[in-house]
Amino acid sequence: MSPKTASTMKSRCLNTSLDLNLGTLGHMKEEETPKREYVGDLPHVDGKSSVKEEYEKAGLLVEELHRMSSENKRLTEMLVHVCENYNALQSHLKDLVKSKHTEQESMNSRKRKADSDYHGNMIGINGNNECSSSDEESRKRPKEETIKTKVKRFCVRSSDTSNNSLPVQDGYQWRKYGQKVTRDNPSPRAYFKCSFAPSCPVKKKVQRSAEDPSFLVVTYEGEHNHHKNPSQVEVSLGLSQCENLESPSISASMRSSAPTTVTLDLVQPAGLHDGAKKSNQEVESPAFQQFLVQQMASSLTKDPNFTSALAAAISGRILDYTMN
DNA sequence: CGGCTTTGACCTGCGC
DNA sequence: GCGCAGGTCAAAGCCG
Repeated sequence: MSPKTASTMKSRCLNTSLDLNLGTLGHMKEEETPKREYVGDLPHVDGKSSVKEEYEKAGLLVEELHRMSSENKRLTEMLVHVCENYNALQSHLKDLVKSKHTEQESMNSRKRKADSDYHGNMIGINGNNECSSSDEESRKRPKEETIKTKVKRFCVRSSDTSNNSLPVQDGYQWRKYGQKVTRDNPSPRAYFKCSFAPSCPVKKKVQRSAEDPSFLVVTYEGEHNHHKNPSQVEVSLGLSQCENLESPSISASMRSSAPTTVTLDLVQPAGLHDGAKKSNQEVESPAFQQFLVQQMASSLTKDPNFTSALAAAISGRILDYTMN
């Protein structure tokens, strides 16, 4: 998480805590606290209180105000801590779901024969060498050809669901070489090869999501061995995108949230082996961070477990406070 | 005329 | 061995 996100998150938590304090503690201040604190300590007000007594009363009130402020601060810090823990748990859960999906996909995927240049480079999504080629094929291939390549999947929101050409502008030039209707999806899957450089082994598959036709599922395989068209270095798709289709929460939340244009560099320059790192940098763009913050805040406010836990924590604190 | 898209045929791996 | 499904090929057509 970037510092900006953390600070935004913290500020949101602070806002929430302030609201809570205004509601809860303000209520307590009026009804409970004065009774407990002042009974016995304060002189009886019979209409003839001296100025000195009034000063003492004011001093007690100031002291009480300070106590309330410090308690407010403690609650705020506690809430920030709860927010951080919740966020950490959520990201951990996301990672678990993601790894589970990846594992399942690698189990289900059937590696087909492809052209020899490309086939020797197949790996799994996580960059693990999951090439499932047969032993015969392994024997045919020289060992030096078993170079890892990247397989990346993206979810792209397309505003035009009627367009069957499945256009995804990413700065490279693609030649369509096939189209197939797959079993699990009524929408046809289009197959593209990079035509910018004749020897470029990169392939791309584009298919509309079966769940939501407004989303395009783009799968990139391989890495470009050339630079992209300079005139298209930064291509804003005019679409909302989210990386990593294996994260259903993000995809779903993207659907539910207001349209947000996020520019992602979907491709890696030639010879770059830190493609994932670059993608992470893109994901950590301010727009994407803002989206994440919104999702976190939304998750926090909508999650009944979180709200109940927070209420329990605060009520426990209040009980401790009233008992002391 | 060259480049691109379309589309049916073909190839290949996997499951039964 | 056969059928199925995903992936690829290549001829035909389209377009600038």
